[in-house]
Amino acid sequence: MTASLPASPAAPTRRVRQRAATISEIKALARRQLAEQGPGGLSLRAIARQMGTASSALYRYFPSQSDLVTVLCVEAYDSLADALTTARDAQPPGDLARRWVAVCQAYRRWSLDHPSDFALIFGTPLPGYHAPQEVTAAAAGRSIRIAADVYAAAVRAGTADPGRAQVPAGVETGPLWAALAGDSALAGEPVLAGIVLSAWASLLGYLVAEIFGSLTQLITSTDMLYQAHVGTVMLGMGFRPSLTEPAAPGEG
Amino acid sequence: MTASLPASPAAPTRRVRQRAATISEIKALARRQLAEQGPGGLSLRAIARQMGTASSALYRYFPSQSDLVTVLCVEAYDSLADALTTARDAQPPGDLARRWVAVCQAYRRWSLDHPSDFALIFGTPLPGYHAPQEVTAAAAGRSIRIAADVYAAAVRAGTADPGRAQVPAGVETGPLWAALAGDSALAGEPVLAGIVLSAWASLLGYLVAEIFGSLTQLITSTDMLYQAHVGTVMLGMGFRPSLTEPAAPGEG
DNA sequence: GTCTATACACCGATAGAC
DNA sequence: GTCTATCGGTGTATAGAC
Repeated sequence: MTASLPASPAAPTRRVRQRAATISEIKALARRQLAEQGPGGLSLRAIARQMGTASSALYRYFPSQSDLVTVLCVEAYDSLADALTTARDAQPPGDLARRWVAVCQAYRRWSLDHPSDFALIFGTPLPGYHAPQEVTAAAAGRSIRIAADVYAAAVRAGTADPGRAQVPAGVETGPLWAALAGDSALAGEPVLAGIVLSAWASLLGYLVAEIFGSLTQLITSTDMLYQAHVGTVMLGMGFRPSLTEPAAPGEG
Repeated sequence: MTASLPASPAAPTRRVRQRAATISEIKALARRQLAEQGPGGLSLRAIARQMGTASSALYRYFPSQSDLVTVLCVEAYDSLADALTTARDAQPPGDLARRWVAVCQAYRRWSLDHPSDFALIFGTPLPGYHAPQEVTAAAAGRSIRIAADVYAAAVRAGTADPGRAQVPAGVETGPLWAALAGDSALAGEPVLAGIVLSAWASLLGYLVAEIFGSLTQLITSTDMLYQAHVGTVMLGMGFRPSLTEPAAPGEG
């Protein structure tokens, strides 16, 4: 309450700016470690060593190693959501099928370009580490929300017909979907939730198989296969079949 | 070459039987640790403690912690393949659609019933651990081979039509697929490879989202959604549409 | 608030005696 | 094959200087 110093609440002090810089340095070094040493290669002591400080000094910035990882996870989720948004907005607002394809391709491109971030999100970065759901769920929800919005717009425009999708009638959404949808039109559309989540999981499975698994050893033309996979997913979502046909329609 | 002892090559000595028992005990304790402590909770010292021996004694049975994990991974893969085989054979040999559905459902049931094994296979069990591809690929291939055989039979029987699938014409298989297919008819069918692998990855994605992710917080009726997901996958594989319709066809 | 220094309890892995 | 002893590594906690 009583400010002994002429504190300026608007302009951050030099102190807090330096603190922010230190935090950024820690996160950058941590990311580099994860990228170079692989998941689990993160070491607070190694970070402190590179920074030239004592390891215990880091605990003034992150209460524990897990908290550092959680922050990295959230930033990775945000990075993914930003990539999806950029890809979506690069397509004309009216062509919803194109927008959906762009989002799907950005999903894969981001995953291939940021394998360590992908591992951070979908793998196990630490021994026994489980990201707190209340913080990561919101971050993960951003990406799903983007996908869901595009699909909902496609449905409204008649580009996709949920009635053609394989969707059960009595599907019910959980609390997280309500928080994700907010007061948008999605909140009252459990059928759309089922379709989008099923589709998103399908894409995730392909990426897991390609990045973690041995899909690349089984199929050499993975670009083509993903494109086909996206087409299959769109077919299952009720997109107009003419939009999902492969490059050479009548061939073979 | 020169056997100083009257070794009996046919009947295993008491020594080797005791060694096998010790190995089994180590593996069982390791599995229990993974199930209770979560991935990364595996500790050779803790195993030795429970066994009442020195930790260094374990190195006579497993050269390193990674080798132990690799063995557990292979056994998990085999367990999954066995479950798939059992489920497939429980259906009449002529009803290929039923057989495919049974395999898909067994895939999910095994994953839900053995979450720690699922995490062992598709997660990151150790800091920076990556299973050697030459050993796990063969084990993982068993499951994919089962799925591919069922689909190939469905295609031969006319139950599924690859021409209706979203499959690129020029897809090419890798060396692992050749090893997996052996001299079966699958070897010369890269299109079937693409369809099956895409479908299998799609199912995997659903399971990853359900077990690792927060799908259960987004959708409460996950059983129903998976059933629909399987239907979508089958539609994408070119199964006859009448086989993939949800329970209430004309409803909604 | 930020740093150093120290200590604790773990871990995987190795060497060598028995 | 099992033991003891040991090495180097880790995250974490605390005390205390500035």
